Amino acid sequence: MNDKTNSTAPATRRVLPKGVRKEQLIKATMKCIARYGMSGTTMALVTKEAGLSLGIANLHFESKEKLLLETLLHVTGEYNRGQTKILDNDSDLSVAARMEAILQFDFSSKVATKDKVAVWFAFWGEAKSRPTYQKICSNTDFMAEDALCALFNQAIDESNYVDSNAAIIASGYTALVDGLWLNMLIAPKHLSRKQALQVARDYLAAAFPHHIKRTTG
Amino acid sequence: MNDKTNSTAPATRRVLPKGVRKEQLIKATMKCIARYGMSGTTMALVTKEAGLSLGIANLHFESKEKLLLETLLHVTGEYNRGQTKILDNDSDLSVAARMEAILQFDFSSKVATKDKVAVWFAFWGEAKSRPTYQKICSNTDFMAEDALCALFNQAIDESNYVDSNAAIIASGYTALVDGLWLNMLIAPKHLSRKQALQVARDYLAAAFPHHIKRTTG
DNA sequence: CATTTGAATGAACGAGCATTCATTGGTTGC
DNA sequence: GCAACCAATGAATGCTCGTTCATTCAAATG
Repeated sequence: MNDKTNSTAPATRRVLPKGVRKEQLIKATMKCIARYGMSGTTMALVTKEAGLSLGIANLHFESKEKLLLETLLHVTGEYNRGQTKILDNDSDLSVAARMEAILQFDFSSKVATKDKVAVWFAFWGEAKSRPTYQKICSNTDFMAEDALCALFNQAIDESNYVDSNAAIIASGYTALVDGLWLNMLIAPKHLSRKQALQVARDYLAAAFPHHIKRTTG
Repeated sequence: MNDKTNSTAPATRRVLPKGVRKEQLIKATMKCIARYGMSGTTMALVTKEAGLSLGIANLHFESKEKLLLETLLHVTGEYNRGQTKILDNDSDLSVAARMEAILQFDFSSKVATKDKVAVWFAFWGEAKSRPTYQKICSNTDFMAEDALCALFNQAIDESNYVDSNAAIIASGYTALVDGLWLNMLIAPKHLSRKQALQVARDYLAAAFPHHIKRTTG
């Protein structure tokens, strides 16, 4: 009655559309990377996590390499789409509202999940030596920073902030979010999602006091 | 005439003190992690990079696991010692001078080396799944943040900054430095050491305007 | 219901890797 | 100059893991 196949008996073999199987395997891969790390993630573990047979990953993806790549694209794509949706000029939100939405988004329970952040950093850790990963990771960051830069320039125009450099602030905000994610991942006891959000909000409040107010207390 | 053994003929076999060999191997491990990533780093590559025989790593370190651990400790230890030297109350630097020294240190060519930062993130990427790595990584960050917190509190006392929270600022600065390192590693073309330093300085200048001046231009 | 199709399976294979250890030879003390 | 010692070597070993593919079986077709 439940699709969540996982361990136990071989059950009855089901045939499902390719898209469903791929998603199943990508989800399992994320879980394995978060739990066992990049180098501890084996095909046997991934397929077991998905409740499927060993050979299936090579059937739907061509190789382990490709499965990992699509997993990275899944995570980065999700982030980019979410951010774009907030910053796209089609939405009728004010500049201030968009800033607040970005803050909420970056530290939401949908984006800043332990599993997803772990995947993020697992690939970043390997990026230096894998040109393909490096390109995807840097591109994601670059696009995010660029979109923020546009928003910040709007804010500067609106409120005549003096001596403000949108590019520098966007660079700082992007780095700050990455760093906060890292610290939440490594030491969740020491830095909660709420605290991280406060740090990030204070950063934007310092740069754009007319748009974002510091957390009080 | 040169100690830099590297590739080529077997040369003459030399007997060297344990400490020298260990350092040789740790240096080679860092280079391999930076070049081939954590999962691409093999004992064969490390020992070849060091210009030594395959078996030597297991002779001086007990296993690959231990070699990797000591490599991590080498990098984190170096950072901690450098930071402590600057912040230790024994030095007779002013609070402002210490802040400036920390900025210079965090983006110096000794600390923010590509190789070292790559090692840093390779381990961070695996930390989630390896309790030992996690403990070392989080401890390093925790100590660094704590020391900064003390310095920032001194600054707050000195200049009566209102509504300033040293812990939040320290948390933010630490995360910012981590994030900037990450972006320098992934996209050095996009973020230079100099630019990263500017972003970090602007962050401290916003929090402690009487101590640190923003970069002009 | 019989037949065809191709998704799904998992045993078997082989490449790559960490680790071992018998052998080599540089170094030290006599 | 001669042993005795032990750092250093690297071929050999055994294990882990990605990949293959003959076989199985659920679903679609007529």
